[in-house]
Amino acid sequence: MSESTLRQLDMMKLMPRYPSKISTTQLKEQLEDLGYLPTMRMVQRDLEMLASVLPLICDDREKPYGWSWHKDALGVQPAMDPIEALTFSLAEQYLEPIMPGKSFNRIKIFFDRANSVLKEVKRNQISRWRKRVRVEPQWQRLLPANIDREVEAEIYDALLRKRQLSVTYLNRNAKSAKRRIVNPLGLVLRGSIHYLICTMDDDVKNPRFLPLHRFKSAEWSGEDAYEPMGFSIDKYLEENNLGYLYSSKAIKLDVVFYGSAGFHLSETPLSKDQKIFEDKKRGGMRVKATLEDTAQLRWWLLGFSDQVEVLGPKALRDEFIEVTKKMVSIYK
Amino acid sequence: MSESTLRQLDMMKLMPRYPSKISTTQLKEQLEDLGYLPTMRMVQRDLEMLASVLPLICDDREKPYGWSWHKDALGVQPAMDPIEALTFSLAEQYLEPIMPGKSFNRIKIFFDRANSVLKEVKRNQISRWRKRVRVEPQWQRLLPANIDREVEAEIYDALLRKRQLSVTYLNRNAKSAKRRIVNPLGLVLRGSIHYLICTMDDDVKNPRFLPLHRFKSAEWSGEDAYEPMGFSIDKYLEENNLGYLYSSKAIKLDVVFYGSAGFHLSETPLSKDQKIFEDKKRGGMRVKATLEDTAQLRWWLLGFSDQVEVLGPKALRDEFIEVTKKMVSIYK
DNA sequence: TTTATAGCGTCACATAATGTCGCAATAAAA
DNA sequence: TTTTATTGCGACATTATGTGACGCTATAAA
Repeated sequence: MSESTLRQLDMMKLMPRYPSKISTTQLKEQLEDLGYLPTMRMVQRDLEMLASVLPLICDDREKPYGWSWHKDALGVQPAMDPIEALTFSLAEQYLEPIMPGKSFNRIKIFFDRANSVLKEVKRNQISRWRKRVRVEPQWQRLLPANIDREVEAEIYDALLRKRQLSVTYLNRNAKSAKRRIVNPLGLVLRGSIHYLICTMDDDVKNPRFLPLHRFKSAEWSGEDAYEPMGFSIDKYLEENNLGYLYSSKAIKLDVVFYGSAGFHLSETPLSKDQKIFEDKKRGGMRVKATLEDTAQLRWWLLGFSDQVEVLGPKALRDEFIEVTKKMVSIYK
Repeated sequence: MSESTLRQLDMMKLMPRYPSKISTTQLKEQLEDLGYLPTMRMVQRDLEMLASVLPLICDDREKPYGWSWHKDALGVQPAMDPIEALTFSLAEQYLEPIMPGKSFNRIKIFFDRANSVLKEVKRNQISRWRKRVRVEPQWQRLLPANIDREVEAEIYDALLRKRQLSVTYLNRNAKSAKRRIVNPLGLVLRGSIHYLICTMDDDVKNPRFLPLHRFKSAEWSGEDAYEPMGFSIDKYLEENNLGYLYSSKAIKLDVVFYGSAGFHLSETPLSKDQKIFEDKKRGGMRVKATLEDTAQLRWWLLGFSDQVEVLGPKALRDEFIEVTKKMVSIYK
């Protein structure tokens, strides 16, 4: 079957998105790997043709030319039906408040396509939909920190390739950024803050965690990253209270909800083994479940304030007794 | 330029994803709208050709045949570089715990592509990345309720087109689902629970909210949806305590954080006008900000337990005084 | 049953894709 | 700087293949 069409499809797949680019020669070689036998002239002709109908960029400032998809291009995709588009639009609403801005921008184009599909549906239908659907974020919204996109990419890349970085880092309370050598070890994303776990040139034994938005520049130092023997990110998170896991041992939670507070648990349970029954003695809804011992759990339980009582495990109950006492004392 | 290639590209764009489908004749008509003059035979030949290189499905159980992209097909997209793929992989980690399962599945394929790109990078690099990056969910994770995918699609569609639905709904505590007529008015997504706001045949004046996963079937009744005069979803949410907004009036929050609890606010502020300063009298970090009066705010503040004191507004302080007293009394 | 529609095989024809060559422009090497 | 290699691009003869027309068959609709 028509070899030209086939070859052009493969060219579309091989082409990266701006700012990456691929030269005519590279393209020819890669096509040869795929079993084609194109001449340079053919490749040039194909590119020209594709560029006339697709958003392709040709960097002709120097030869060989560098070809790429436009930065917002999505290629050729299946037609999206309104329901699918709505789902995307929802996902966007979920993701937007919690994902750091710069990263979110990178995948925003996929949601933009959904939105453009929705625009084509009768306009009043869509405005109707927007008026009628609400996504309720569950967490207090905080304004995102400003992370430099290039720096972020460089750090991701360094982490992926185990590269040492030469960075300029703005210390807390410092006026100007300072040049440092860092060995990236891990990345933790807590809500809108991203922390890089790394060792620095002044102390390569003890890793620290630094917010990504404090890095003002980053580039490969040319060296491989140094790594302390037996480093484990989970262990580090636990030791530094960075993660939300209190202990790796699961706990058997036992609580009573008063009023209608915990009712939704019957529909979206805490765990697979969750059990619910009426606690007549206490006049509430008793819930038992086995789950991880995390900070989120405490946060979640505290949020119910006087509508929940922790019965077990004992350690957690003691914790709550202690904490509530302290809370009252604050307001005296 | 080669009309055939061009036409085939447009065909790819016109083709929907399974389970939608498009007939050869429809395709011919739509191509004509785009300015082509293809014969039926041409369209058939093109489809055959495309199907030989792309994941296209042909439903040939009846004529005219119904063509569609495979349900997991992504079309032809720009090559993804590892950084982009990593961003997608992160977005997936963010979205997965909070988005209801069935909806999430629909956009999962986009993330799958990212993952397959990552697989092609040297395997140890990726396992390295996975070992080194953690996304910490901020909310207690609940198991998602099981929503029927077809029912969900039908309800979305009804909401979009203002259609009345004939449904079978499983009442709380009921054994078997009951047939009802509902007029969809709105949708609220609270974490892993989706509520349909609607009026039912027995009372078309007072809307109720029903969890989506309780609907066992749904189909268009043939009628348009009835809507109470002057219905507003925000007003309804407020009146029924379904939304998290307590009052539409913004409040001037004034709190003190003790210890290091609120430090991250200096980097990811609560609002644009947020002010932070040391409160020497109280020995903590004082934060003032103007923000919406929501349930999340309370939940968030309660989570800090004894590490935060609410100073203002007075109403909120009183609320906290009251609540902490009750909490203590529970554990006596 | 009839009638209309869609799918598919075949073939001649003309269009469009291909290989080759030469020249100009630029980048890399000497 | 000059020389050499590489890349881009126009032109043209040569095929290859995409195209329209026709007819037959299978299935759906009347």
